[in-house]
Amino acid sequence: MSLRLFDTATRELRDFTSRETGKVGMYICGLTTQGAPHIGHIRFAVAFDVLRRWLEIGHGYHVTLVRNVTDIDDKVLRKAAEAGEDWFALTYRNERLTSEALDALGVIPATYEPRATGHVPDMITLMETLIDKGHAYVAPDGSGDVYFDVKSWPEYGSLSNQSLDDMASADDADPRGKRDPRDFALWKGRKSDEPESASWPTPFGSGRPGWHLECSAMARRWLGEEFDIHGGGIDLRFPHHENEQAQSRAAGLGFARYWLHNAWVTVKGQKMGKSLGNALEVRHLLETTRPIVLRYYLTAAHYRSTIEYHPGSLDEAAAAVERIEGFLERASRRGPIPGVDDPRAYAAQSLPEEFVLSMDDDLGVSGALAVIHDTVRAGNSSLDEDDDEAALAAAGAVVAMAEVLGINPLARHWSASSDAGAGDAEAALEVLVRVQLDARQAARQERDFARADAIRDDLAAAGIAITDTPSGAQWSLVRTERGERGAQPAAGSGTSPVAGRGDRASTDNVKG
RNA sequence: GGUGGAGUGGCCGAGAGGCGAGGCAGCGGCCUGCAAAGCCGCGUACACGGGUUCAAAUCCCGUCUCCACCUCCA
Repeated sequence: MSLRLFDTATRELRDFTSRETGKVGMYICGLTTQGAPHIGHIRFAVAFDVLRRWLEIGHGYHVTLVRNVTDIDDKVLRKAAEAGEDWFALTYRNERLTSEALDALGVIPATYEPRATGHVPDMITLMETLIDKGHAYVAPDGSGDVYFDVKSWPEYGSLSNQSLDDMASADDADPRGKRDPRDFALWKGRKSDEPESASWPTPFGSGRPGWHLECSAMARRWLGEEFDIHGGGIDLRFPHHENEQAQSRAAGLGFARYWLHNAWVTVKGQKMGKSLGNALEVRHLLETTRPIVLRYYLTAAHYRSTIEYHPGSLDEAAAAVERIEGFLERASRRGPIPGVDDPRAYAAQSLPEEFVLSMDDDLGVSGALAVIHDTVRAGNSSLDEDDDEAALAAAGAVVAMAEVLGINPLARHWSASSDAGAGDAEAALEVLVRVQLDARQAARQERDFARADAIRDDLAAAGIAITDTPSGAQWSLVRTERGERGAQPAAGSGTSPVAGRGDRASTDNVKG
């Protein structure tokens, strides 16, 4: 069976075929680096990381993934001015925070991450083409703005299935030099109160990129005039992606062949957003939650479904992760888990059919996870029956499947950040704990259960859990997620009416 | 007003005409000195009202509720 993906542009599942055999070009709208990322911001990266892995591992494609950084926009300038900070200091700091968050969650780095500010010449080229073809114009008011003429492009609205006539009139906005209030800015002329470092010379005047042009310019430069997949959050469908498509197609470029959009992380049904006071920053959560647990949580729901966050969500994810880890740990005591050293290569030949079918059906992660858990159960049963061969085969399959989803507990990624001396410390701990376990075993043989339990309690207090097995006691470090957890929405956020139109801070941190 | 999406058991979350995905929590059992872990069993859920059908969570009609987007500088 072939991979089927839901294409937002056609609003239906389509068989995926790449432009070029064996290769996929994918562009996803990254973040506007105006603030520290919260888990809603990074969901898109996790969702498209799963797609990327599935294209590579499940279908053998070579994927070129471009994820942009929009490092200049109105909010960046405003926030920097408010903080009395250089805008480029603010945006670069947040870019690094974002990269750290994505690394922590095991998101494979993009092939390339272009920045908007580095692609002004490409934008100028695009604007000149659009002006030549009659789809864009320089504002006659001397502002230096350049606008796209939506009425000149009959397809405008096709991506979001809207017609110009039905769009809410934007007559509350000052049209300035626009021919039509719905025309959008390709380029913004510099205003007197904006820093000189935030403007670039063009044939139309000095200024800076509009909100949409950078993606068209960067996708063209790094992926070519036409590419396979364009992804991003569903709120970008309009206007951002609609405008991107209009700019590129009107300039004669093929642009994206498939449009994929992911849904939100919600709290009490509402989109997570800073301005709503319900945002959970990644770096904050990672102080109390293991990265693999957060990754599992963000991966577990289908990418087009919202993920509801509630206090306890991460505990549930932790329990599920620990179940998988527990099985792999037990299995590894019976022998080497097949494929563990190169799960991607092993996966290509060992993924259960049901898992493959689920993933091919528009990335059916939920069904895929069900196969993982079923395999864990069967593997545990094999262990109980001392059928090591079957147990290890199950473990290999679990590792391979988990690798596809980016939640393989044995992946080097999750342990790579450990201290260099961790191995030595663990060896020392093994000796010390073993002494305690021997003492406990002796006590048990003398039926001195009070003493045996006291030893167990002492170890538990130190964070060491012990498990009795027919072949003796095993121990492991308890993975606690300490500290307060849970959304702490600002008072009244649940009762506030619909946010006004200006209240966009919650959404537009995710944008390309 | 337009566009897109959602309402499933205590919670999360799949499915899309007939066999109750999976996880978490809970209950019972096996195992255990007792636990833990693991395994086995236990749920009669699909917003509401009609309808079609031998059969509806799934299809049709109507209703309600919720969410998202509707163009830089709100």
